[in-house]
Amino acid sequence: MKAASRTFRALADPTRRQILQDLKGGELPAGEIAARFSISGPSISRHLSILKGADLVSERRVGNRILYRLQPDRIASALGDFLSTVCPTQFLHRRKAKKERGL
Amino acid sequence: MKAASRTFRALADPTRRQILQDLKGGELPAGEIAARFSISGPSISRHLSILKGADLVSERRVGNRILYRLQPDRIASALGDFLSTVCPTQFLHRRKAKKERGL
DNA sequence: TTGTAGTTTAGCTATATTGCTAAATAGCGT
DNA sequence: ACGCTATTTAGCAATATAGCTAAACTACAA
Repeated sequence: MKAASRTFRALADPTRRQILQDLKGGELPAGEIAARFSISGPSISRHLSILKGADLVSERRVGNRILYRLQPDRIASALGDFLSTVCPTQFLHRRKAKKERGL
Repeated sequence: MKAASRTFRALADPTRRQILQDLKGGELPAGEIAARFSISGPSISRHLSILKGADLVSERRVGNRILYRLQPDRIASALGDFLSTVCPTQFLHRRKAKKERGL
């Protein structure tokens, strides 16, 4: 599947967007994430794998647990790339644009 | 449904993203859009209604036809709003941020 | 009013998505 | 090796999505 589709499909689900919000505070183990929802652990696990597949989060194992971490740069660049192609006039990614012009 | 879900679900489909690209060149009638795809007219019509429901395009009738127009500000602000909440550090919407600080 | 072009709505099928529970896997302490 | 905790994988049911064709609707022109 195309990267943009993976990204937007991943972001299309409210539970997954909430997971991203929760990860703003720093990395969390899968179980702690699951505990914040009324959804079963396995279902959250699947949401996490979709977020990971879209490169919006990363995971690392620490002993028993698997810690998930937000990847804000990835999220920002994925959305920024799309914006830059579909509405370059309104393009928000000013830093990158300047960098590309050598500033 | 929540606005963010409508936005991201609308953007999750590759055909709909391509329609947005096609509308970069200016407004187009539904038939002209449909002609650019190997998908049936009714299917494109549905895609257009989803894009409209997400406020990513607007429509206006002109005689026989219905012209669709890209709404780049809406797209940019929808994605910008999400970015600003999920990864404020990487936030790209510098113009708005500056405006809010009175610059 | 009848016809025709442009577009949407209705109804159908196939596939994808999301939730669940049960079972499998991974690491760690005993 | 055994048991315990943390997490994922497998398999199933319900709903949503995207495609199609046929039918309906809208505006215009004869």
